[in-house]
Amino acid sequence: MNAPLSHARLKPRPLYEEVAELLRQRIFAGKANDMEPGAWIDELKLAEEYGISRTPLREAIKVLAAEGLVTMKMRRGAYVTEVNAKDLRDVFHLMAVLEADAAGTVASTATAEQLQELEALHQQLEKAARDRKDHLKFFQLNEAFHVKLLEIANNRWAGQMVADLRKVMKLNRAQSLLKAGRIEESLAEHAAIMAALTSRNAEAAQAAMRAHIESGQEAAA
Amino acid sequence: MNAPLSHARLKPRPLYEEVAELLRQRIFAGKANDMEPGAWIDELKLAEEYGISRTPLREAIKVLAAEGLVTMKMRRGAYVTEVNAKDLRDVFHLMAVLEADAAGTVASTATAEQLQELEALHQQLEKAARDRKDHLKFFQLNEAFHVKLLEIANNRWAGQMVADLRKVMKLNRAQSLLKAGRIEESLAEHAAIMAALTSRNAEAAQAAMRAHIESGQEAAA
DNA sequence: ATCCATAATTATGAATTCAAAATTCAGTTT
DNA sequence: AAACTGAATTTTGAATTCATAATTATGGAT
Repeated sequence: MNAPLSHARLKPRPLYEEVAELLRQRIFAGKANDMEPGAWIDELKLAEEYGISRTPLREAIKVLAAEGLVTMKMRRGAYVTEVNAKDLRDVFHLMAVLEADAAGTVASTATAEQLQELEALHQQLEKAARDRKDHLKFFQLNEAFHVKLLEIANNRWAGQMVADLRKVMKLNRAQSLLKAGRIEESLAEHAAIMAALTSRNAEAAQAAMRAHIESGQEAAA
Repeated sequence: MNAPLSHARLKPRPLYEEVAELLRQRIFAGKANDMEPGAWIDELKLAEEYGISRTPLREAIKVLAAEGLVTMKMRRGAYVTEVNAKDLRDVFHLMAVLEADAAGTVASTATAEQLQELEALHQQLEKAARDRKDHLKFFQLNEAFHVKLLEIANNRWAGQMVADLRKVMKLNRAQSLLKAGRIEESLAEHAAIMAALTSRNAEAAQAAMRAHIESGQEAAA
C-alpha cells in the first residue's frame, strides 16, 4: 500500500497534472513497464497504486489523450497510443516544418544574448559528446537546445505543439536507440544551425534545421 | 429546469465530448453570450443548465483547455481564453506555415479525384460569393475548403493542430467581420491556390497559401 | 468613515457512490 | 467437444458527497 502520492508537496499544482506527469514518465519508460504502446490503462490499479481516487486519474488521462499519448475507445477505456511508421513520418515532418520555421525566426529576431545562450548549450553538447558514455546527458542537452530555440522564437502555440509532438516521438523508443556515429553527425548539424543563426541567415537556418530533423528521422528508422 | 440534455440521443459518444461541443459553440457565439473571452466559467450554473453533474462538465472543460479555448487558473476555475494581438499574430503565422506545407503536399501527392473535390468546393465558393447576402454560407464553404485540403494532405497530427488553431482564431470575432471587398479578394487567392495545385507546382501552392493566410490576417486586424 | 480581522458563504478539487455497459464464466444443449 | 444462452463479475461513465481553499460579508477598532 502506497502513501498517498509520497511526492505530495504543498500542492503547487493540481493533482491531475501531477498524475499526468507521473503517467507520462511511466509511458516513456516504455519497455519493462506495464504501459507500453497498445497497453490498456487500468484505472483502478493505477488509482490504488498512487493512492488517489479515479476522478483526478481520469482527468489526467484526458490530458494525455489531448496530447496524443493515449487513445480513448468508447466504453472500453484508455490505451497507450501506438504509433505506426506513417504516424512517425508525419510527426517528424511536422517537427521539421515547425522547428525550421522557428529557426528562421530566431535567425532574424534573436538578441545577441539569446544566441549566446544557444551557443552555450551547443558547447555543453560538444563537451558531453567528447566525454563518451554519457548518452543520457547528451539527449537532455539536445532537447534543451531545441526547447530553448523554440522559446526564443517566442510563439507559445508553436512551443506547445512541438512539445506535444516530441512526446509522441518519445513513444517510440527507437529515437533513443541511435545508430553508431549519429551523435557526431547530430553535433555537426547543430554546428551548421548555429552558424546560420549567428550569421543571421534565416533561409540557411531553416534549411539546416530541416536537414537536422530529417537526418534524425533516418536514424530512428 | 431543463430536460437532461434534450439532445441526448443514444449516446454515440461520451457525454463530456457532447458537452465540450456545446461549450465550444457557446464560446464561439461570443458576444451576446455570457461566455465571451475573459469570462469566468460557472460550473454550477452550466451543470444545472445542461442537467448534468459537474463531473462530465469538468472533463469537457479540460478538453477545451487542451485546445486552448479555455485557461485554467489554479484554485480559481476556468476562464474563456483571451487572445491578445500577439497571440493572434502567432496563431496566424502558424496557420500559414502549416497550411502552406499542406498545400505543397497536396500539389505533389493528391489524386486527380481529390483535386476535383477541391475544385468542386471552390466552385461552390464562387457561387456563394455571387449570390451576395449569404455570408454564413461563404464562411462555411471556406472552412470546408481548408479542412478538405488538410484532409488530403493526410497528416492527422497536422489536421488536429490546424483545427485547434482555427478554434482559437474563432475566439476573435474580428475574423468574421470582414472588411468590404475581402470576399472577392479571398476568392481570387483561392483561385491562385487551385491553379498551383492543378499544375502540380508545390512551391507555388505553398506561396499562394501563405499569401492567402497572411491576407486574411490583415483583414482581421 | 475607513481599515482590518474574523466569520459565513461559495466554489473548487477530490473521494465516494451509483448505474449501466462490456466482459467473463458457467451451464446447458446439440 | 463445440457452441450458444444467460448469470456473475468487472469496468467504465456519471452523480453525489465531502473537504478545503478562496471570496465575500460582517463587525469591531482606530
